[in-house]
Amino acid sequence: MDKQRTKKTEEASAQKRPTLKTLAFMTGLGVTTVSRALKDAPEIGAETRRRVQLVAKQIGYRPNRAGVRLRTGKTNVISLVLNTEQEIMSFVSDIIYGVTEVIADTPYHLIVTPYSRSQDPLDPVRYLVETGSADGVIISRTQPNDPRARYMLERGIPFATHGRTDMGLVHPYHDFDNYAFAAEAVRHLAGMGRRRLALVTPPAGLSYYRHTVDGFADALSEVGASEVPFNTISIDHSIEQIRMRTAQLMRRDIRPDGIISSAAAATLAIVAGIEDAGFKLGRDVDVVSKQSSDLLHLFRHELLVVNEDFRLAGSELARSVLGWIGGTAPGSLQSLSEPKGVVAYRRSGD
Amino acid sequence: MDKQRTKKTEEASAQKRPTLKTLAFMTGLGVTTVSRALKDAPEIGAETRRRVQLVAKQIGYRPNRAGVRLRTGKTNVISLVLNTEQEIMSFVSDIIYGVTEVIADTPYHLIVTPYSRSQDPLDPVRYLVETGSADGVIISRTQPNDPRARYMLERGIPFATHGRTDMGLVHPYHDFDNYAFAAEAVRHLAGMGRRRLALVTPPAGLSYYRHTVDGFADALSEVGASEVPFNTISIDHSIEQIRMRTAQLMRRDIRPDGIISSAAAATLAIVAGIEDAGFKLGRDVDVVSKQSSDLLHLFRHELLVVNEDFRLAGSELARSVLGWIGGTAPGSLQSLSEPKGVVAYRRSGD
DNA sequence: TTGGCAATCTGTAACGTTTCAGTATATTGC
DNA sequence: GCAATATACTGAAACGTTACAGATTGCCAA
Repeated sequence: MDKQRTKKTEEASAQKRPTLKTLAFMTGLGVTTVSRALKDAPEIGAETRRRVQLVAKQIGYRPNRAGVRLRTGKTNVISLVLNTEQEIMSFVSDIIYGVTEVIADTPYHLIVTPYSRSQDPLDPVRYLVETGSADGVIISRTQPNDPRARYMLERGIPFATHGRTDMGLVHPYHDFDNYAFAAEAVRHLAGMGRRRLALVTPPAGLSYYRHTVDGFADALSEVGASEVPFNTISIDHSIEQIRMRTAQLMRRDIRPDGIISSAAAATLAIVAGIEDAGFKLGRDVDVVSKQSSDLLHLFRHELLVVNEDFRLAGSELARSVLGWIGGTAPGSLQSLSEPKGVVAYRRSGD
Repeated sequence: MDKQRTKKTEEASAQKRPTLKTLAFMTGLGVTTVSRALKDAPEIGAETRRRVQLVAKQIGYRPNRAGVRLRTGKTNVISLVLNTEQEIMSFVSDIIYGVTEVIADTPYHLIVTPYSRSQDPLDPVRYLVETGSADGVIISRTQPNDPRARYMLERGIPFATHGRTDMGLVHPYHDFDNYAFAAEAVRHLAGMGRRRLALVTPPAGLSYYRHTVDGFADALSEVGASEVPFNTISIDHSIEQIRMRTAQLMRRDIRPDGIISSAAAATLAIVAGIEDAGFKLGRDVDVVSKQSSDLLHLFRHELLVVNEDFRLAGSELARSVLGWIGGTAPGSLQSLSEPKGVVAYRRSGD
């Protein structure tokens, strides 16, 4: 093809990337010494260390990842495992940015490992572990009894989950307090005089389904309101399904006067359903929704929102995984993000 | 830590990953032969080849990435370079899924390389090339005269751009025909009797800014409509800025009766601005907007949309990069996606 | 003087792969 | 019957790194 490499003598203006050998030649030292000097090993003289590091910086030395990986097994890779069909859209972009933010000044790269609805969620994790493709893994859509977490714990590979598990096993996680979200939402609606509340839940198998449902139920009985069940509809369902089901529900005799939604996209469908049935948001029914980017108030200014920060989640998850890799006890790498309260927007004209 | 590796005899139930050496031992062949047999080299006997491949499959052999990478320089990595602040949200998730879809049954991994507003966009690309961290690169936010494309072309590293360049250099790209989008939008609005049209453009420096503006201008004169300039506002501006500017524009004597928006998020702001000024969408003004996920019609059913498929873009870009890596001529790896026309939604009750 | 020891530095091997330069055996041509 | 050649295989070297097991030097105590 186009290999016009100028193959002059070794030390002449070779365009190749510098290696330890290059540094060794330039400093007149052995490669071992150079290797150690660069990582501040104790048996290297102070001056030598400085000299090597100076030269390394000057010529822009960067360790060859393949060399390190082959020799040590360290990949310097964090893998984010994602479901390519069911993740919340903004989740993907925000969590990626959160992760990259944290690993930016580390040698780590982020690889995205996908899996589809039809696959066993354990597949990508098994692949990563078996091929030793990552030093750490981040998974989402965590389940109370999560085979992936159990598997990685068994294999001893550092990981963090977005969402908690409930298996009596300790591992790093970051979670949003969905119990608090649902409870606050109920209280807020009750405070507005709403009495018959409905909940559009997270997907039934996931951990935060329980948290959300529990927060909803507990607060319901606390404020003495009643539930209008949405049945099996969750935010994983299609826009059309949620919309139709909402309209159906609104046309009943006993219809909800308050709805709580666990995701912004579902909320769009809910509002559409409400209006399909001929009711008006803010008058006939109020809706509290989680959102991860600040768009719902543009959609309908009557919407009440609770913000969940996925970028923060990404950062926390990355920090946790790096921490575990670095030797920190996994039990101390858990964090829970509290909702900042229900936010109502005011229209310019109001 | 927990290294309870059972270090029995070589051939006994060693838990380590199989390597070529393992295969060589099991088949009684040399590692060279095994290596060649696995890649269908011509100088290997047919039966030997089959035997080796069978055993390899049986014990689940997978080549060690570090070994291959160190020896050959091949990373089996595609890098997607993203701006962590200015990409369209759904773009990130969709394009990633599109890419992963294509590389799923290849040995390739996808790494996400971020850069921020404050950095030179060339930085991450330079890093990737200098450290040899990827076999191929995908970039977005392409400019007519794009230093990144020029740089990678000089260095001979395969890449593909989302959006075309205009430097007289040939390289793979995938682009949405934004000229056609803007032109069709204008024609559609003109067909509805709209005469004073405004355009919320893409960011001024990017390639598709020109395409969009040109399509808009050409169609304007074609249908004999006039432009109400939005000035420097682009979809990169904040929701609030776009909203205020729209309201401002709508309050003028000569206000637009049709607006074209290059992104869904901007459209939300535009509609808010329209309503801030006391006008009604669909009556006083019509809006045609690009969208990449099917949500705008839930927002306001009067909105007119043109769909852009970012997952397709991701797939096409991945295919292009892989093609180039595989030796296909870069000039034949270019694709342009045509808009499917302006879509109006019908409300159930209409 | 000698032995011991700390402080620095070094060569070799190994990680798993592919490539280069062979070697051994069978087959062909004449 | 012998060289030439094709077929099928092999060992050694190399990619860049780190770990192991020394080597060299100077200094100090005995």
